[in-house]
Amino acid sequence: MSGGVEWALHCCVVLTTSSRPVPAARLAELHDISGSYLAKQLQSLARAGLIHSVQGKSGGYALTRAPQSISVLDVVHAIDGPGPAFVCTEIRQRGPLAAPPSACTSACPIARAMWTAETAWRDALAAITIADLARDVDDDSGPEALTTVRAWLTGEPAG
Amino acid sequence: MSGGVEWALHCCVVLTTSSRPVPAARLAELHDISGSYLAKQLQSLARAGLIHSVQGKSGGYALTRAPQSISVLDVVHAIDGPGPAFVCTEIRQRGPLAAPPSACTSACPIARAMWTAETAWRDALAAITIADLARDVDDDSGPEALTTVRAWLTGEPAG
DNA sequence: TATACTCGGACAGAACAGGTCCGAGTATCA
DNA sequence: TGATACTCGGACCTGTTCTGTCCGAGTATA
Repeated sequence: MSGGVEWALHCCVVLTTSSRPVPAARLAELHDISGSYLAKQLQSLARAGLIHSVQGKSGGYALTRAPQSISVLDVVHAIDGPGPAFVCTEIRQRGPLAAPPSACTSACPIARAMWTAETAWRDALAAITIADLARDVDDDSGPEALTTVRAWLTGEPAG
Repeated sequence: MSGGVEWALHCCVVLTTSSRPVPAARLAELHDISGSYLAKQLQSLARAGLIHSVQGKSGGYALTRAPQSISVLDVVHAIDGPGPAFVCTEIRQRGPLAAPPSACTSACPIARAMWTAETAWRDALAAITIADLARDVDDDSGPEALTTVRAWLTGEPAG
């Protein structure tokens, strides 16, 4: 799994605190990560429609939808792509004992097993929203944590 | 996910048909895949203890345990490694608003969410055994399919 | 004892994630 | 109204992992 997923999820959570656009550079400074590379992840989120970009002097990124309507799966798909991790190359139809196409109307048992597991994985991720994550942060670190982040993102003078 | 997982699973399934060791080259020919590269995957399976190698003239690979006691998860772990796909880099402890270590006694909510999903994925794979896959192949293609494979693996003269 | 066949690890090439850079575009402010 | 400074967007380069190949070590066979 791409490491950018972690960055993207953290950014989505902190973006819930601000209704105004936040520049990518500020998000990168908050997390002490590469701003140039984070920009690429945010572009992926924008292409997926999860966040929208505002250009110009006071531009940046902001969530497009309400946090409770953005699932973790949405973010993972935006970064890593929506395709399944396991790809069946139909090797049962190759070699000297190749199965005839007439016997391959359904996916082979191995692919079915892998896809069943991936479905369970996706279902679990789809059941968790960005709002859930923000609430969990509150439960863990107290409400002042995200409040401090909000203040820092929107208006701190200088560090 | 590594493409070698598909090869390894197919090999485990066909190995259930033969109690005698099968050379890697024959397994590769059966599936029409690279023998040199398949050898590497089989070595991973051997290191994990799922199959054992027999050297010498009539050597090859054979399953170590009964097919019903080898789960799909065992094979995936042997090929792709047992580590989790999502790795938390604890970026909450970095940057100007870094959370103090005292507030990080438990994993961050994002890591918890990802690991919950991975657990669901692993549970699904652990619930399926190589014996289940072999039975599914019988259900799909009829019992003669694996019987033919067994004959081809053990004793065909030349092709 | 010679042999032929097997596995095992060491050695290149390709694809992808990670990381960086500069140009296009827009709201701001004089 | 126009210059400016700040933003995003995509093109470019690098490092690591995955894919693929090769030859040598070891053993059952005849």
